[in-house]
Amino acid sequence: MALAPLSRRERQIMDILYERGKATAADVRAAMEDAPSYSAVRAMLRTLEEKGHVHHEMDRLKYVYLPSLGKEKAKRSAVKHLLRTFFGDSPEQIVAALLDVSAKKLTPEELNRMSEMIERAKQEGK
Amino acid sequence: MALAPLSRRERQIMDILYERGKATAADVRAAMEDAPSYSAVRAMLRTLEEKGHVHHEMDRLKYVYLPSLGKEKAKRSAVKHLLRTFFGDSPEQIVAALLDVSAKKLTPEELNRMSEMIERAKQEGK
DNA sequence: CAGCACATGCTAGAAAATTAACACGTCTAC
DNA sequence: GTAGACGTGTTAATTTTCTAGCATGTGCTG
Repeated sequence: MALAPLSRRERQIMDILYERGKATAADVRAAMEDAPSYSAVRAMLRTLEEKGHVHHEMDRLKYVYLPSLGKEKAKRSAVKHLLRTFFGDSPEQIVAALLDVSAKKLTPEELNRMSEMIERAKQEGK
Repeated sequence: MALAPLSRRERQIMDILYERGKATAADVRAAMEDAPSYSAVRAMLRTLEEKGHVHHEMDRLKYVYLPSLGKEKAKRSAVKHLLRTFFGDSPEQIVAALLDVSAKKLTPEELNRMSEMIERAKQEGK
């Protein structure tokens, strides 16, 4: 069923995998601030695989790991969680926070595209 | 400084505290799906306090716990993390996911307010 | 005041996560 | 073909997390 509760390191690794899409054990380790031993990373990837959170493909002799829950689902789930935990299920407030955090970096074009998305949602809702 | 890495239960508890603003050990326990013993919850709250993530106030004889990192900061940090992990730092994509997740529940008024926020950001950016 | 309902402080164990270390296999370049 | 670099599998040990249980203190009620 749903995602079993992940441990601290496991989450850290999953985040990296979602961010990159796929990675080898060495990649994962390199992406960690406070990386443990290479051996430890491999062991955790194997654990995650047993639990079904990731799976791996062969690239020559190497393993390349990737999240097994589709990124789309994971995204949606993460957004829902954020909504509930910090924003009282109010999408407006997330948008506000979003603009607050990254307004400076946004180009008018990006802002326009956002507006359009909202417009479209309005139309569809009618 | 970022937030020290929390364990599974600790995060669970922090999420509840952020969601409610404040809560007693019993409240926290009640809010957990897979609640452990009352005693366990108290112990974890004490640990969290030692680590500085929460603090408590007295309400008569009871302890009421609250997150010590301001909700605003925590929000921003959570949004940033979500952006980076799942959306390649693209706010547009979050908005898309947001609409996808909760478009049905949004009233035209809410959508309008979102548009306005974006408009305002556009003006300010100019 | 005796007893019950709750709350806290503390301690000790069990369970799970995290880590390192060793053994072996494959490829590549001398 | 043999040494070195790089991969993997597996195991065992340490550390952290998670949990329960008991001792104690306060307020309320009959």
